[in-house]
Amino acid sequence: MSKSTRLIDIWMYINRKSAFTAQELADEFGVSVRTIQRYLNELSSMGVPLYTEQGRYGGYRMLNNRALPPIVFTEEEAISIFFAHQALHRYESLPFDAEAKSVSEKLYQQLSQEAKKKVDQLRLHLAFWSPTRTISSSSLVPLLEASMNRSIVAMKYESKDALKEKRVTPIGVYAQNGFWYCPAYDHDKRKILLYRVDRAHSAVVLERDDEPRINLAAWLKQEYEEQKNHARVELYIQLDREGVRQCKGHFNLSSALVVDEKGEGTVRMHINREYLPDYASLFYTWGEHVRVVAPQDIQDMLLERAEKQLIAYRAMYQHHGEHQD
DNA sequence: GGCGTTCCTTTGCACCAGGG
DNA sequence: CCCTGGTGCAAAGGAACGCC
Repeated sequence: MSKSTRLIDIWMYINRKSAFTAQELADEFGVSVRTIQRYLNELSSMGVPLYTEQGRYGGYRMLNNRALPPIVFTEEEAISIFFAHQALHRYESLPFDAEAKSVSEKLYQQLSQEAKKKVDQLRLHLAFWSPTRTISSSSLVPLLEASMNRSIVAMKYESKDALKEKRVTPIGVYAQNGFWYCPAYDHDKRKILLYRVDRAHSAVVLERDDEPRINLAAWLKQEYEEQKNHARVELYIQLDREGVRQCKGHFNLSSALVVDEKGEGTVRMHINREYLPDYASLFYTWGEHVRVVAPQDIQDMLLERAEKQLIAYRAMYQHHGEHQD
């Protein structure tokens, strides 16, 4: 058996073991303790997270974060993983925060000189864009875990007007537009509602939920079908700084708000046709801070409103013929 | 608490075998 | 003949344990 295959065998063996002595390995692989010691030295210098404890009950230990035995990626594969991973960096919160950064770094370091150049080039011309968010979602991990274990969660949720206590069974979490969403079965309302993870101020896992629940993939598909069937209109607005400030406070628009470096923003999203008048009313109060590019229906409503308002103001405040200063 | 014992790793050295 | 990989042995030292 070649040395390298033996090293990998040992690597896989100790990956399963987590704690062992050199003697044990020597017996297992039929070589001397001295030789095992050298193997382990080599593995260790290759980056296998080993440490030793001397003395009684001592021996070798694997650190918690076990490394996988070597996986060979082609350079193309490595680059694709690298970029897929880059896309995640836009999210302030990930269920696997700390590790996320070291992965890209490791991959990048392992690439050959040419591949690094290629990545650098691609970086300049290829991006997975999603709006950068600075909201961190501390409830992300508990909600994700609860959805995997099918547990009921008590969460303090910030809804439109108040902080409410909710009992829900999360069915999963997904990211969209830089936000984390969690569809969950609401035990009071007895149906699945969509929650924004960053609005869950706390999430405490309670008992197991024995009811069978729809899974995330099925739910997303169902939602998608439903949305398609609704009469939806594209909304496209531009905002100045003040408009951006207003928009940030809006429960729905803010999720699609994109702010540029000048502090000005745009929102592009699909809305339900039936809500057009509501949006028109809202934008009316924002005045010149919002410019509606589409749909035209809203533009018309705004004009109509403004004209009516102007007429009303004239009637009320224009003092025909009376003296003014 | 001090001390010796036991069980473990670490390190160094001498030696052997096979391949280029 | 040298290099590499493997073995055996011995000395040193850390840590836990038991005993006084």
